[in-house]
Amino acid sequence: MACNHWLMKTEPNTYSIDDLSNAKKQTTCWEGVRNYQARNLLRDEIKKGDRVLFYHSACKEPAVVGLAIVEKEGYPDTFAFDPKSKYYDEKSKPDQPTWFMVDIKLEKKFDHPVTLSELRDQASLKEMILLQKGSRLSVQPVKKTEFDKIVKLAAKKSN
DNA sequence: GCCAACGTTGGC
DNA sequence: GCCAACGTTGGC
Repeated sequence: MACNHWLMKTEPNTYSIDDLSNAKKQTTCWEGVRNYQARNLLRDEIKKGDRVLFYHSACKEPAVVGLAIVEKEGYPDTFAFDPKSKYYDEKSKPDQPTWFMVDIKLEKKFDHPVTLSELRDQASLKEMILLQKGSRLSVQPVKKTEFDKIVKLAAKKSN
């Protein structure tokens, strides 16, 4: 089965692509998603081997900064069980977890990130969820054509 | 820092 | 079930 494509947002102040690059095995769990629509994707849709656009949000220059691959499919977000975690949710129980996460592994950090404004310049990317007004979904599906286009834009900038 | 848009909460 | 109030996201 063909892999699917996703975009995951992170605030670089909290967790950046350099953090992922420096992580053990360049792999991390993607904890802390507390939105039901995104949860459903993490729990049900995102599969091992799927490809991910790694996006920096709420920063000086919002951009797709690299690529990652799903290493481990949806499993309970254990941070929700830890009262000391900022992601603690008393309503989520280990025997019936509310929140889920996946593990992702760095595939490539772009030499030249593809900025939000560059994405907006592309007619072929007009339908991306990321670019829709008011869209704030932190884990979102991306079409293969969109994914490939963005990879191509990043490669082009390296020339 | 501002503020529009969105999601959640909770009173009724 | 409605909807106002509130908290959060995230571009600018």
